[in-house]
This record gives sequence, structure tokens and C-alpha cells, in this order.
Amino acid sequence: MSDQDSRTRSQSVADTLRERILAGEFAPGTRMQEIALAEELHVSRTPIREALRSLAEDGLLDYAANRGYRVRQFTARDIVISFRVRAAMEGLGCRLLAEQGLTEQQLQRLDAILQHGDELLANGDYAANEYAQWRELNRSFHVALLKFSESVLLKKIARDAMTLPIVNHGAFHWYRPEDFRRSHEQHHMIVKSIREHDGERAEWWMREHIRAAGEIVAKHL
Amino acid sequence: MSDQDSRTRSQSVADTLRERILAGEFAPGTRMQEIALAEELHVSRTPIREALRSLAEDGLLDYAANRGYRVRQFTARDIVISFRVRAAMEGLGCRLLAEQGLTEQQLQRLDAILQHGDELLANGDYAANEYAQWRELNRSFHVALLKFSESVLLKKIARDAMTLPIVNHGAFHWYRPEDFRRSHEQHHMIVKSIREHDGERAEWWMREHIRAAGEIVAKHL
DNA sequence: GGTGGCGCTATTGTATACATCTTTTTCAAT
DNA sequence: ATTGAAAAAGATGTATACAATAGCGCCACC
Repeated sequence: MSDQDSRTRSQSVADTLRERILAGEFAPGTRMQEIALAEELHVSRTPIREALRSLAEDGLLDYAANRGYRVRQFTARDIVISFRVRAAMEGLGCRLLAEQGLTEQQLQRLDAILQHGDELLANGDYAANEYAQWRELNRSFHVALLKFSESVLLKKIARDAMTLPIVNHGAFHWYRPEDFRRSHEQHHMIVKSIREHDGERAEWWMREHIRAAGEIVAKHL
Repeated sequence: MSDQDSRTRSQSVADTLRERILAGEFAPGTRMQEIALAEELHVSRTPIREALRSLAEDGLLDYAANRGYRVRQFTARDIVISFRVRAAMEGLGCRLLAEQGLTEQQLQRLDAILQHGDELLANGDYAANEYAQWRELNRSFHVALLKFSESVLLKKIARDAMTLPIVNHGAFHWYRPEDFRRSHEQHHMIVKSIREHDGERAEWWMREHIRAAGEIVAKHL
């Protein structure tokens, strides 16, 4: 869903509920009832209904006609598959980017992100509050690549595969210092491959990068 | 969006509009205005709004807050990428199915579809009205595999990648007799590979199968 | 005591009225 | 004539009333 500019109440409600669901506030199977949510969020049922519909399309809720919405159950298998999907999709994205080439401006943007990572590594401080920075750094890297792909489909799919409760929330808490280093080195290799128009390697490195992240998550399933 | 049982007006409207958009009835950029559609389809704005939101999530419409919905423009590149996405996703699906194995019942279902194809080939009548049968046959084959994967994510993504105007509507009209034959043989190879638990080959054949279809479409871009 | 149907209640689906925002048109001033 | 603001028209966003459906408990009946 491509929005632009101002936000409506429906969108705000959708964002709020999405965050709360991803944070694990609602147990799987919990009914999301319109009236209760409307009262809690101080809006009418209309924006609630539209938000719930969006969340269902995102795959976060199950819907049955005349029976409403329930929080979806995600199995360990769902999580594992989501990483394989991401590996395939973002890998494909990297291959396309390498084949078609990036503008100087886009490469500079990636370099800036890489440099930021270099600095974080140099400081070598992995205290709890650093996790947030790494997560944001990682997110901006992947989002930037997706954005450069200029394919609505790729962006949408990658988003779908990243929007899962456990994955979205946790993940980096399980990284050891060497995992951060390795992950960052892979970011470098990905950009290098794209810059050299080596689609094969760009795809391979991105797949390997996401596969590694998936393995760490899978261990803590 | 997982529905079940009865259909609501919102869903009917969404289906109707989806079909009409996929059939190319509305030129890209056309505004989809709620009041006009409501009057045309003899329902209130409410189900129209919900349908439009669904179609936007499907990627068929663009949305801007307070400015409504427009029919999305699909570029030739979008179409090409959609086939590469499908190749990657359905290929992954086949690999998973081969790895985990299918039940006897599921294999029988696939065999039934293959046999139906054998019969169509044997008759060798490629008249215009046969296209519909081939399309349905092909659709049921791919849908069955997706369904067996038991991954909401894979199903959703494959659906996203198949829901494009040109692709959904045409495609088979451009097939020559030998294309039908080759396509059907690939179906056989895919099932054979899955049955033998050869994930590598199952994925390869599915990728090749979709890649070939993509090339035919690309020629007529 | 179990089962099946009936009706009540709670919840969702739809229509419509009202609020807000966007866009167009009008009209005056330069 | 052109530009700009302001008002009016049209469209979307939100709230609410009403309709329809599903879920539940009760009671009769077997």
C-alpha cells in the first residue's frame, strides 16, 4: 500500500496495532474485536476496521467472514521459511542491482551506511543500547537496497517476510560481537560486488548474509 | 487475507473489481472513485472502500491519503521481475516439498492433474477454447503445489507475483503447440523430482518452467 | 441424560450522515 | 491578461445507526 504525505487515522491505528502485535502483546489466537479496540484507542469502528483489514493483508491476522479477526499463530517453520524467502528475494534484488548498476549517489548512500558501521565496530562497545543502533543500521542497509531496486513487488515481498513477531523484535539480542563483525563484513562484500557489476556474487553474498542471520534466530527458535 | 465460508459484499466487490482491472478494463492512472463505483455496483461506499483497500494491498492500485485510489501502471520491467520472483519463490517451494516429502494423497492429486494434461495433449486439439482448459490446468498445478507447501508466506507471495494485468489475462494465447508440450513435460519432471526427494532438481525444474513462460511473455512485452 | 431446535445476545457487515481535506472555479487586484 | 486568494464543489475520512450473521444458552422433547 503506497501512502504519501499526510496520515489518516486508519493508518495511525494500523501502525499502532502492528507494533503491539509484533511486540508480542497479543497472544496468538486472541480475538481483535472492533468495539473493544475502538473504545481503547478512542476512535470509531471505521478506522479500526480498515486497520484490521490491512494487518490481515500483511499476514499478521487471520480473518473469517462474519467472525472477525484473530492474531495469527506463527510456527517455527514459518520463521525459518521467512528467512529462506528473504534470502531468495533480497538476493534476487542484489543481482538485479548489480546487473543494471547504481547511480553515484546511490553508491554514496551505501558507503555512508557502511562507514557508519565501521565506526560502530571501531568503538567496539556492544552494550545493550548499542543493539538499537545496529538494528537501525542493518535496517537502513536492507531498506536502501530494496528501494534502489525500484520494484514494488520486491519491496512488498521483503516487507512481508520481515514482518514477523519474533524476527522483527528480537534477533540482534542474540548476536555475539563476532557476529556483528561478520555481518558487517558481508555488507561490505555485497556493496563491492554490486559496484563491480558481479550479479552472481552480489546475490550469493546477500543470500549468505541472510542465511547466517536465519541460523542465529533458528538456534533460539 | 485468509477467508473462510461465506462471502461478504466487500469480498464480492473486491473480486469483481480485481477481475475487471486484470482484464484491462481500466487504463493505468484511472481514478477509482468511491461514489461512482458504489452507484455502478449498487452498494454503499463502505464495501467499495474495503475492496479498494484490499486491491491496493494486492498492488493493483496506488493509494494516497485523502486523494483516493488510482489504477497502477505496470512497466515491462515489473512483468519481467514478477517472473523472476515467481521462479525463485515457487522454486523454493518445490525444494521444500521435495525435502519434507508429500503424502500419498497429495501425490495422487498431482498425478491426476498430470494425467489430465496427458489427455489434452493426446487429443492434440489446440483450438481457441482449449486455451481456457490449459490455463485452468496450469493454474491448478501451481496452486496445488503452493497449497501443499503449507506456508502462508509462500502462498501470498506467489499470488502477489501472479496478480498482474498482462500476465494473468494473456500468456497462453502466445503458446505454440510445442510450448504446451514442453510445459507439460516440465510439470512431469517437477513431480518426479519431488517424489524422489531431489530438492535440487525440483527447484531447478520449477525455475526453468517459469523462466520459459516468462520468456514467451517477454517477447510480446 | 442427551439431543435438537428456538430465540436471545454479542459481533460483524452495510448504509448513511457528517467532518475534513483537495481541487477547481470564480473574481478581484495588479 | 495574469496571478492570487477565497469560496464553492467534490471527494475522501470518520462516526454512527441499522441489518444480518454467528455464537450461546435455554428449554422441550425424545
